[in-house]
Amino acid sequence: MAARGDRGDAAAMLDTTLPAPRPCHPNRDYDRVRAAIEFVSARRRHQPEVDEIAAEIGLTPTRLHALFRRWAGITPKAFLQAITLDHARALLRDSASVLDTAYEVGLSGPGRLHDLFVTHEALSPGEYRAGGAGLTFSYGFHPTPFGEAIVVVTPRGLAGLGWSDGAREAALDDMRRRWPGAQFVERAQETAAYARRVFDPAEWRADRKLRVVLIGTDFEIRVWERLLSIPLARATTYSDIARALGRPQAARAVGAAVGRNPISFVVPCHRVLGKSGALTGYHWGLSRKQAILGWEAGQARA
DNA sequence: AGGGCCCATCGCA
DNA sequence: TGCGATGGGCCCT
Repeated sequence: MAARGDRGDAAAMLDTTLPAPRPCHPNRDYDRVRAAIEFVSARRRHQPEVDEIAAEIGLTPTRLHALFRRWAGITPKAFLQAITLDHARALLRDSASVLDTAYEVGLSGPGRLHDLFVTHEALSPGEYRAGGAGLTFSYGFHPTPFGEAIVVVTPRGLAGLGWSDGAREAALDDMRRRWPGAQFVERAQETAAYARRVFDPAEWRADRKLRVVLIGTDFEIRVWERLLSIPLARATTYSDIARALGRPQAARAVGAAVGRNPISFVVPCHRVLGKSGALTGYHWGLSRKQAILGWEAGQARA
């Protein structure tokens, strides 16, 4: 599957065609953050100063500061530091045992403190065909801190989440392809609660778990369950997941399974890095992976 | 067939 | 040392 690259300027062009902006601009904040990330990534050698970045994206340093405090809860400097290779390596060091400990404790154990609490059920492709096909899936498009997203829910819980970036039809088609035979009905009122629940840390509560439905092959389900055991602001590697599953050689297959995860963000595929700490790939664009990791660094501090 | 990988090597500074 | 590039092996769909 072709990774969809970053399309900052496409999004910016679309922006100009949108109707009157609303008082709150979650997407505009994200676009600016992403522009900052891209600027920094493009000159990794040089490691630009905060002033330079502000100039590049057309803000004063003060407003850049305010933007990051509002959006991620931390200063621009802390944010930028949180997305460097050095930091990723430190993150992996600190998180070395998450897969072994957190998973045994259980998906709802103390390891999930301060994180999105999830309860899940799993369906194999066969089970889905037997009982799931013919279901009606509700979907809606909602703003998130990382751009507009499509949210797909079934009566049993959240089944899909992906970023649409203004290309709503493509996002919907992507979901339809995953569950052929299902009916899709737009019901944004129904999906809005999920979107709010997922992206507002104030709503992450152990006593009101988010119900999700994982539909995939045995191997995929096992990978996704492991992902759910990685706490906020922690990370692991493809090879560590393979090892934890008892298939030490299957790192590449793990990568493919991670990439097929239908519930982005909730099943935290962004918390999987290459063994070297490099970010490697992300279906929704590498800079979005960085943005999420930096944002999570801010949430973890709160 | 072909991946959101990993490891070993090699050739550069 | 620390990179970037390359080749071969690996395992799931």
